[in-house]
Amino acid sequence: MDTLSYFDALFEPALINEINQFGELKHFKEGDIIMDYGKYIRMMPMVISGTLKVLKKDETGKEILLYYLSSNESCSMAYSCCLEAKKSEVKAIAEEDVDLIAIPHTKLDEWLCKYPSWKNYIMRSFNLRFLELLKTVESIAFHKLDDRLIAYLKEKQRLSGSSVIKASHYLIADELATSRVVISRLLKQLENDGKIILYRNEIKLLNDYDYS
Amino acid sequence: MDTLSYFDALFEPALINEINQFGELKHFKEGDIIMDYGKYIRMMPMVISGTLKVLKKDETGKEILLYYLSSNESCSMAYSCCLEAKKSEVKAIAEEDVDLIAIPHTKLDEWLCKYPSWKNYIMRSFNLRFLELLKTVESIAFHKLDDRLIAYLKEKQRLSGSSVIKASHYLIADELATSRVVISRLLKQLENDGKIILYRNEIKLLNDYDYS
DNA sequence: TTTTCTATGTAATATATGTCACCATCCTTC
DNA sequence: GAAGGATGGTGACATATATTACATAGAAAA
Repeated sequence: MDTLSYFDALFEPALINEINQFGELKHFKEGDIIMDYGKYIRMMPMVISGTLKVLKKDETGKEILLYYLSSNESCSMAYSCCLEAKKSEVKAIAEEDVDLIAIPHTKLDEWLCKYPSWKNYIMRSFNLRFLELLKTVESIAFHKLDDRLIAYLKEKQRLSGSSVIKASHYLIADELATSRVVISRLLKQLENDGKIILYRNEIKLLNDYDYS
Repeated sequence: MDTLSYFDALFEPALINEINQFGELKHFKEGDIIMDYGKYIRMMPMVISGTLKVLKKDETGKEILLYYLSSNESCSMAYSCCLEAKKSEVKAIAEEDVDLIAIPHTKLDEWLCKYPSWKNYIMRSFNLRFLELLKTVESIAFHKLDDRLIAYLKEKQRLSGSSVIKASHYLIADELATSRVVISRLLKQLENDGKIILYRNEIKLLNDYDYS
């Protein structure tokens, strides 16, 4: 399977064979719901291409973006749920078209001991997810909305590779767990400050505000 | 080792022997710093008795409480750091006197394959830590300070087993990442509402506000 | 007791964010 | 082109939280 070439460097051939054999290749279109609140988790996704976003909601239905998963990343949170057949606390949506391999939880477990490279991969994945969650906590707890908004736009730029971000103010407000009016106001402020240019459903980041 | 009796039900005798042999029993007094920002992590703590709290700080030094670890819990976030000899992103402080067993990372790894019960324990621990972090995100992102304060007080009550909480307003403000004045104001409001009674360095939760 | 330090109470004020109302614009569909 | 839906702009106002300043009270130290 060509899409797996990245893993060649990571895993031994025998493991790659097993991944090909037991992993289920799945395709999702932009906007598809890959995992939803309350659903049982029976597999761990390894993203081959594209990007998906992971969200959490409160009782009232308000949602907040936790983090993105893109190529060659896995959601180990899903893994840790498999063992006890837990229901999902989060929702995953395809940010753009996504190819992923779903590894059944029985194999997850088996490979952990059979292939040291798998164990390392899983452990690094756990670590990355923790760090992402910590970054999210830091962002919400310590930063004002305008900073969070800039960070959000830059993250989108990084993931898409384009300085033109396609998103409505509604979408942004949802993912930052605030309201559209607030986001429109802050975006207009950023435009007045010369940091961005606003179009309908699009935001262009200006060059002098690249990553520092 | 008597303190380990809880683990008898969880682990096979051979593993308990290894824990006794290779784990290092450590004692910390209330307020001791168990892990600090930027220090290298080489072991995973298993808490035998007492409670420790895990904090994260921002650039300016402001801190926020992430979660507590108490008896029979482990910090798998530490584990996931061991593999790559990462520096800590968090700080851990003994909330009350703490006994813990420090498991060296070489053994962590070895036991994962050798003892299925260890693997299950570790995976459940990963899952619990994720859920705690999600709870923290939810609390900060979706709840007003007064709700977070009540939740904080109830968590302290649960951990200590006492409805009298020993804490200064300064401490609470730090752990909720706000200022003392704000906490004093909200606490006074809660007292006026008949939910708590305030004393110097102590807060008494009233019965009719037990867990619902 | 007097002094000093820590903890707490509270008013006044500033700022950030949330909410509501309403309008204008663009896009799609009929 | 008309109608309706989605998107975005903006003023007015409400509320939550942060900040500053100062007063008081209790505890500890001298």
